[in-house]
Order: sequence, then structure tokens, then C-alpha cells
Amino acid sequence: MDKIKQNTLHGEVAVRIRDMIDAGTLTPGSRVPEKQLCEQFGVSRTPLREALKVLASEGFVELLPNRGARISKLTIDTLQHTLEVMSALEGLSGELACAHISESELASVEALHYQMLAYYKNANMAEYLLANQKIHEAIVVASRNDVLIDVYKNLNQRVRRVRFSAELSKEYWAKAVQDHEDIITALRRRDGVTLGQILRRHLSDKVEVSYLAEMAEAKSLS
Amino acid sequence: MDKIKQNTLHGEVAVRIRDMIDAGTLTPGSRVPEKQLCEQFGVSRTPLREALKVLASEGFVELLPNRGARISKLTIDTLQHTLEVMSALEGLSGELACAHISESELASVEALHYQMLAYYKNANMAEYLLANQKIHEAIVVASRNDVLIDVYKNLNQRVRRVRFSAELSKEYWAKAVQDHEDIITALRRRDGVTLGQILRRHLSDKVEVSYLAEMAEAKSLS
DNA sequence: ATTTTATATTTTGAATTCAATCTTTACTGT
DNA sequence: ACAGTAAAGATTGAATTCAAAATATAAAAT
Repeated sequence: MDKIKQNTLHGEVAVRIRDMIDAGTLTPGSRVPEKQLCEQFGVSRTPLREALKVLASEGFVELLPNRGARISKLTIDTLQHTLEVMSALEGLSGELACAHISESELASVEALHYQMLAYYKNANMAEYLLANQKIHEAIVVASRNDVLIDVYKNLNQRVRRVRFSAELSKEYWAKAVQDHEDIITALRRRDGVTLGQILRRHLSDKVEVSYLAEMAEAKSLS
Repeated sequence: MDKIKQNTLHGEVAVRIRDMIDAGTLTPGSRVPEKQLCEQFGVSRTPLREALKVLASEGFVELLPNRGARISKLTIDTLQHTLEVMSALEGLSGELACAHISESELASVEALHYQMLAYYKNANMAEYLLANQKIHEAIVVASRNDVLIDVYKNLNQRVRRVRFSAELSKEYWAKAVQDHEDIITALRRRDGVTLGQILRRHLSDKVEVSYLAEMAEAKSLS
């Protein structure tokens, strides 16, 4: 399962651009400055433009005829739709993870869980979200399904920016933490059916999604 | 939901290469003849290579350092994994479709269903598979979730070649047809929970998947 | 005759070039 | 001053070019 380092030039460029979008260096709606990025990366326009085509097919940028690439905005609908799909994928992950997860993987998920609880108690949302993210990724990885892992990571990266920027409501946060208790319990019992069910609805709180989207709008992240 | 015709040159080239893979003109494991395709399409290497990078990120080709692109082989594991993910996505589609499908959409799914049954009775597998495919796509489209539609179609295209090449066993075929009766019933009742359940396990017959993969191997399609 | 080595040819990856289109700036007329 | 227009400049899309690497071909040695 070690990822094959493709190490193509355009691939490297794509990674760096994705990171810049994630970090907010490149903002949604803005034009991608080809020349500037070429200089910054020390490459010609050829590999940069190849990277842009790939990023366009992944949804990170949009290509406008004769006016280059723009960083995609994330609409409320697309956010909603993406989270719905991620929920379904996490549901499947839960079922598969229960069948495949090793003791050591389980132990590290548990460790992350307790870390996350500590952050919750201290109301440290940034660290909470990070630990939370890692738990979900660990479960997806434990599915041992490479296609699933790949698709999930791609979708996750598309919405990460918004998810990390917004603040959770008190109620939603409490509910999410309770869900996580149930997640760990089901995982320990290798109860795939239950874990699948929990994960399928864990992300999909529509009210919270709208709220997230509004926050993002306000911060013009989308 | 009309697809935005991006109509970029590299996009057109990508479509044509995907179709050639689908049609068997380009065979798994073989090298992609850049020069020849350029002449055939009447474009320079620049847009062709851009298309190849996109196809690589979608999994249709693999890029080997200093030796260009090869058409990807579909391993048994990848086929299995892809069908698992598609099942999960169809499950979600079922739930959403029940909430969103219009009467006219339902009518056209029903029409396809009866067509498909006729092909089954005549043991016309090729036409059966085509109608079957259309039904599943119609349900996915009825979900009204653009991200879902997009991811599903992408995965479907990756495995279509193999799925259409192999023959179904008598038992599996009968079971699939029975599933389809239940699918239509649930859809008519707008019973999303049931439809979701059926669709989540409809594709995932592991024995059949192995069989499919073997057939594909024998025909060296994968 | 078969393997090895050397040379020629092709293919690849990435930079460069060039025409077409877009954007900005400067100018004109009201 | 301001709207409209023309010219200059910048950016884009795609073809071309060029060095490096891989493959094929031919010659030499065992």
C-alpha cells in the first residue's frame, strides 16, 4: 500500500498548487498566475499547464477558454454533495475496517480518540478537528480498499479548506463527540454493520453543512 | 445538470482515448503511441500529453519515467475494490433517488426495466447488460447529486470494459434480475432505505467478481 | 551462430516559440 | 470630465524545438 512515488514534474507542481489552495495562498475565484508560478517553481509553462489540466479534472480549478485557470469556488450545493458522498464512502470504510483492521491500527485510532476528547474538553477546536480528521482517515485506510482510499482522499481535500475554517456549534460538536464514542465501541467489537450506519450519517447534518457554507462564504473561502 | 461542454482540446483528446480503450483499440499493457495518435487526431503532442496526464490521474493509463504512457491493466483487486465503492455510491443514489426522482424519470426507468426483462428472457446478454447499465445510471442521475454522478461515472468507465466482456453465470443472472424487480418496487414506493440496501449489495457478489476477472484475464482485457 | 558492443534512430520530457485573444493604457471626441 | 475607441502590452493555447534517454539496427568478437 505504499504509494508509488510517481515523481513526475507535473505531479509535483500539482501537489504544490493544491497546498497553496489549502493554505489560502491561492484564493477561490482568483486567476492562476501562470508566469509567476513558473518562476516560483522554477519550471516552464509546459508542466505547469499539465498540472492545471489535472487539477481541473479533480475540481480544484476551472479552465476558462482563452483566459486560463481560476481557483474553483465551493458552492453550498457542492459542499453538501461532497459530504454526502464522503458519508457513503465512510460507511463502506467502517464495514471493511471492522473486517480488516489490525490490533496496532486499532490502538492508534484509540489513542487519537482520547487525544481528540482532550481537545474537546479544552475547547481547542483546531486541534480537535485535526485529530478528528486523522481518525476518519485511519478508518478509511484500514478498509484496505485502494480505490476507496483514493477517492475519499481526493474528495476530502476538495472540502478540507471549508471544513477547517468554520466553527462547530456547541450542539453539533457534542453530538459529533458522542458519535465518536459509538464509533470506537463498534470498531472494538468489529461490528461493521453498526459502524457503517454511524459513519453514513455522521457527516450529513444538513443544518451544520449550511452553517459551514455560510461561514465559508463570509470568509470568502468558497 | 446539462454538462458544461468544456470543449478544450486536451479534453476532446482524452475522450477519444478513453473511447479507444473502451473499444479495445488500445489494449491494456500496451504503449500509447503518441506520434501516431497525434497524426490520427490532427493535434500536436502538447494537448495529447496533457490528456495523458489527466487520464493517468483517472487511472486509465500509467506513466513510466522516460518511457511514456501505458494503458492500465485492471487487476482483480482493483476491480473488486472499484465495484465495492460503486456499490456504496449506488446505495446512496438509491436513497436520494427515492427523494428526488420525477414521475417521468421513473417511467423511463420502468420502460428500461421491461426492456431488460425481455432481453433476459431471450438470453440476449449484450443487450441485457446495456439496459442494465442504463437503469443504474438513471438511478444515479436521479440522485441529483453532481459529485456522486461524477465519481460514479468515472469509476464505471474504468471497469466497463471488463464488465461487458464477461458472461454472467445462470445463477447470478437470475439473482440480478430478481434484485431488479425489488429495485423497481422500492423505487415506485419511494422506499429509499430499502432501495439503498438492495443497491449496496447488488454489485458485490465476490464469487462473480472473481469470475469476471478471470474471464477478463483469459481475454487479456485486463 | 550467438552474444556483445557500438552506432543510428526514435521517443520522451520539458523549454521555447508564435499566432490569436484578452487586458490595459492612452487617446479621441463629446 | 467622461464614455468610447484604438494601440500597446500581456496572457493564453498549441505547435515546434532540443537535449536526454530509450530502443532498434548494424558490426564485431567469441
